[in-house]
Amino acid sequence: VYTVPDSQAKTAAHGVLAVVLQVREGRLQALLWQRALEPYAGAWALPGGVLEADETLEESMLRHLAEKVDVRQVSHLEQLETRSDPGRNPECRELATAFLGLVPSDADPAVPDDTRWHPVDDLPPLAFDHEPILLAARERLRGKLSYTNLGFALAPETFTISELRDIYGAALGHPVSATNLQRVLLRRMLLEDTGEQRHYGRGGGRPAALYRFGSNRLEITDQFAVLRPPTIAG
Amino acid sequence: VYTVPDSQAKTAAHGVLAVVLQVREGRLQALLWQRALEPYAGAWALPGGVLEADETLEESMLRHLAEKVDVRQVSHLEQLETRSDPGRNPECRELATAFLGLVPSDADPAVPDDTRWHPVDDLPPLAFDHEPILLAARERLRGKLSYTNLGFALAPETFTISELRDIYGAALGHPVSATNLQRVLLRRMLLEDTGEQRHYGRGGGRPAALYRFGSNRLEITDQFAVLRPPTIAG
DNA sequence: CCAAAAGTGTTATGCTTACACCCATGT
DNA sequence: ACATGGGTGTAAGCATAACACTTTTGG
Repeated sequence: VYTVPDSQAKTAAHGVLAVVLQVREGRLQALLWQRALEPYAGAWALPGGVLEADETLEESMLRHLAEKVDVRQVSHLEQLETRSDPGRNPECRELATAFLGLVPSDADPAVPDDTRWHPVDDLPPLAFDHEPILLAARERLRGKLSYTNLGFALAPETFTISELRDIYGAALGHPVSATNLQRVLLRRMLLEDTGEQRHYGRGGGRPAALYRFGSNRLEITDQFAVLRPPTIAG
Repeated sequence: VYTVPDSQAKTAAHGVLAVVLQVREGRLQALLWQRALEPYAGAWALPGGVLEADETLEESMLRHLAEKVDVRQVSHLEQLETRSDPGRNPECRELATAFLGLVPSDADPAVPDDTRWHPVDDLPPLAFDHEPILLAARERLRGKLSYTNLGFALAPETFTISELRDIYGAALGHPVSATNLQRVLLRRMLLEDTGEQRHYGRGGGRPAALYRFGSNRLEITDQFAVLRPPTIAG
């Protein structure tokens, strides 16, 4: 019924692709590089490459990403869908596992000449099946901003609530109230007050408290939206 | 920077694995088969097989599943993580893409001799990395029962609220109130009243209304738990 | 008439949004 | 003083959980 895979036959090349997102200039932007060769010459593509024999997908993704950006600036990396349509690459059969990578808004990594940041709501034509992958990554980010602490991966080490409000607003695609954002994140105990203060704009105004996220690893903070377990009687 | 994959080198076998879950005898159970050969002889494994050259992962998964159960009884199939640890299979390098498959509680598919249903909360020793995959699948199911209409995939075509309560309770792992389950699902307009009635147990009691799910495709019903867009003024 | 199961009415609670208002700083 | 942005107080809305109570059947 189950046979040991025959490593000669039936195998296909396996690639990795990263949807690297960052809030830059107040907009959610994705890292793309412009293809010089066919297929899809001139179109923009997600950074990625081929999986080697002795590495995991995650290791491979970080390795290929290192050619595009300083990997230390990638604050979060998680696996998305693996694409397998035999026709997705017209040249040869190739599977690709997509990842969501996030970069804090204060980072400005050096990128190669062919590589640029593009606002996600104003994308150029993309190669292969990269556009649905990119949009799915954005949906994943938007969902997780609501029920996890994933904001840490988009925010600088320390920040004011106003700055965080702008980051959440750009990522979610709708205005966010600083008042309510602060309440939600403080109630969930995701933010720590650093005790320091800083000014936001040029004009006057009360100086803002500087916060930081208590954890820099993904945590689910609102698991049971409904159908919670019964409260323990007491 | 990006090279066309060399189909000769660096490729690994690619497999698919299914975590097939069903509520049977009031418990959430998974379909497993017992390995006869090394490695992991005697241990239980998730059904699956090798990806062929001309099929997608989803097609391959359904094809391999057809050897174990009647595929028409699989009411939902979705992709989970792709596992890639080079040492996950001691015999050879093999990637595996895991799927979550769901079977309605009234189905009783014929299964091969080496294959059996096992309660998820009382698992035998599993081969390879199948145990974390299985447990992750259960977590995915539990999450999606709360914020999607995924109950349709575990429930029979028509059912009483009591039957649905038992199904949700088994899948979620905690008691569910029929009263509140009905309110939640009706408010979200996921259930349709068939107009028919049926008895539940042997004893007396008022006959229960028969419901059905309005849609048999996955829909997200409670997308924004928090940080919703502002209500349009009016 | 009574037990059993289904279903509805009602209340309490908690989280979120919305908005008014006070606070602290620069000019 | 006054403009500007930061932060808190407070009320309203909404979904859910909890539970009492009514309804409908079989024995």
